[in-house]
Amino acid sequence: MAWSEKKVPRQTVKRLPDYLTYLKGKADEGVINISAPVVAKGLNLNEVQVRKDLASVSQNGGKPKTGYMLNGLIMDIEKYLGYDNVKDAIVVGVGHLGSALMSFKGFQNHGLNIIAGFDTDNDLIGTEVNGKKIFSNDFMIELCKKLNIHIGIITVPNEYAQEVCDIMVKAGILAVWNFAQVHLKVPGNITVQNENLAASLAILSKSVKIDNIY
Amino acid sequence: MAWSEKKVPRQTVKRLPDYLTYLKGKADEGVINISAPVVAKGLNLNEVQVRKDLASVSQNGGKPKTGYMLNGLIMDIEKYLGYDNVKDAIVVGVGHLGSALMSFKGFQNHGLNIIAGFDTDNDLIGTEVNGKKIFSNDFMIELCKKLNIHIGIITVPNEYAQEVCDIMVKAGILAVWNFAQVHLKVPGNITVQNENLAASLAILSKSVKIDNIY
DNA sequence: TAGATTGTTAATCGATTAACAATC
DNA sequence: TAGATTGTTAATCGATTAACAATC
Repeated sequence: MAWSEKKVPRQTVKRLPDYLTYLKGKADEGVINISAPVVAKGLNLNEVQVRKDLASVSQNGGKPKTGYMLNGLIMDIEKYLGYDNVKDAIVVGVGHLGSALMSFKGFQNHGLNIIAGFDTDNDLIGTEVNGKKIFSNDFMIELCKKLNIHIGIITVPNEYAQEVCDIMVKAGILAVWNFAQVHLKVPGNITVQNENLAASLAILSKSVKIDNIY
Repeated sequence: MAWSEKKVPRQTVKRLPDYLTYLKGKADEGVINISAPVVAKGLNLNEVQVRKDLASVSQNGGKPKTGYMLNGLIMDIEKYLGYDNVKDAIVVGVGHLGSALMSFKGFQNHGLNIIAGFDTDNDLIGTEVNGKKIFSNDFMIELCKKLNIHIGIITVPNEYAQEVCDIMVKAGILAVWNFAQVHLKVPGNITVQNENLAASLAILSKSVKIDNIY
């Protein structure tokens, strides 16, 4: 095998974008080499954890005493996360949240390019958000197949989420980023990433309660 | 001790909103009793996990053969999560995401009431979003103290997040919901809940890559 | 009673942290 | 060489899942 990717734990994948942000900041400061202990301190993480995380994606590894070559490490992480290979995506449901996502500049740097929005509202269809056209849902399958789009973002009200998801599957979407409060049923080959704001809110709200009582 | 709350694991807290949504749906269908195995099947979870989760927040427990009283269970979860006791919050940074959050109807049912927005943009100050006034950041400390607000939501660009957070701390905020890609430094008694979209995106993007190659 | 479901104790799993030998 | 840092193996921790006795 020419190049075998090590098995990278899910939790590590989640931390990689943070490393990337931190490391890029350091690169801007002109730093050349960086060690796991320094990164750990900067991000408030355990040193061994950082060492393992970086080792799991770094192609050349680090050198004792000096650490990693900063630029190489940044490239390795970007490559691992696929940021070098920006993927097209669509947003379905152009309400407040949907148009916020369509307007967000940061996604390009994270390998995601939202190219269009979809909605059922005739007042929205034909308009643009952040220079991106809004189409009727009826056009979803045709457009996704033509442009080979495999990422779908769901920002419709909960009650329409499953129905939209079903259309996405028919359109050839492989990964669904779901902002609705619904457990989507999908075929086995499709990935669903739920953005569970209610779960975050539960923890947040809980922490205030505890802090207030004790 | 009159009423001692069992220790509830963090992961359980995260699932509670899902249970609540599911159970309320069942209540609307007129169901009276519900068992852990049924909930597990409905939400695609492990049966034992559901039983433990429910046991950890239910005051009266369930009965073998019949399960839990649906209404009692719903009330127990709502009470545990503090949904019966809606807390006021502010949003700082009224861009696309900030105004999306201010416009979102669902938060009220999750114990959160956003009462105002803050921004530094003079064009925004004095206007309203979803009937909620936008104030200058300069007014944050005064308003939070006067109205006893302890939850702050940060939706400003990354480079301003720490500075906004510092003001929140001075204003008496105890829990920060942070949508910026920044590790906020806060005193020990303050909770920060990071909404890490980049982390979700990393996992999502990874899944597409894998699905495409193999 | 028989059977489904509860609550709990034990086993497994994955991730984090600690310990340590190898090395620049 | 001495010391910092790497990569890896072992120990710990928390959460999930399995096993099982109690009970309606």
